[in-house]
Amino acid sequence: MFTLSVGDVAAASGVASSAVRFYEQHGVITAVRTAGDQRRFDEGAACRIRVAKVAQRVGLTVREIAEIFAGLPDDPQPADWGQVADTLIAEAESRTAALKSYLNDMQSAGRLCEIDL
Amino acid sequence: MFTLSVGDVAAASGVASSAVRFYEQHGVITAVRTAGDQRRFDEGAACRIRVAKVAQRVGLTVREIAEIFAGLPDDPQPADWGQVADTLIAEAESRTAALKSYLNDMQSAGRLCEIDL
DNA sequence: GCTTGACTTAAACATATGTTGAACGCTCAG
DNA sequence: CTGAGCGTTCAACATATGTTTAAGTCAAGC
Repeated sequence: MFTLSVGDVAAASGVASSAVRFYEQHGVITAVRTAGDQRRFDEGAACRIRVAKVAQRVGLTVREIAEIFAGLPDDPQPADWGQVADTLIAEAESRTAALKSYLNDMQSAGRLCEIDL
Repeated sequence: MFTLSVGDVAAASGVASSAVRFYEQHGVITAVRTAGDQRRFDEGAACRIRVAKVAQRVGLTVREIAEIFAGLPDDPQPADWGQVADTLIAEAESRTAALKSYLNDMQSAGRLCEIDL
């Protein structure tokens, strides 16, 4: 059911209306249009935006997030969301692992940044 | 010893010369100047840039990275770098934990994004 | 000491992620 | 049915993260 206006989703997700339009333009959320050309979102939109904001904090771009969400079917089931969650977490952990690995290598090489042998 | 030119650091760190200047402007690395006003970096500069690139991937901004590096003394010892590494990893893990927590709450609430009760 | 390749700055350009403003249209409560 | 409060688009602005270009300077080997 697509019943929520831009302002409704903005209020529900804690971002500005302009950001809601931005996320729609970039495929993070989708909308239908009223006869008068206004956007109408379903309940999932605010949730997707909140997920997107947290995902951005771990280094994912809006494009990457939209691509991950693009895997969701029209009427996602809990299992579908579980898969999205797993993908997001795997990506975050992979990046953190790369950071740890790099820092660890750096230190175990006994060749730290500023140590000029 | 500040002996490396912009090009040297660019080659050693795998970024463009313009990026090396950018990172210096933003405090990720520091330089001294020759009599002819050219930048000279120490060996640590390339390493800092490589760390910065990996840290950017986990969502840290250049400003945040520069602030973390700002805690380093003039001649950092391994322990100083260990502290920087710990700070970076803690930040990455904190953000990943926030992501996991949000996704987990979402699912355990039985109220997934698209499930419109 | 000259030449050539690398360096300098400044500004413009490019992309990502939004916000703001102007000018105008839709909707819904009274 | 009307008007106040939303919504619409488009363009300009703002910040972050760089790259490119132009015009000019430096440095290092021959």
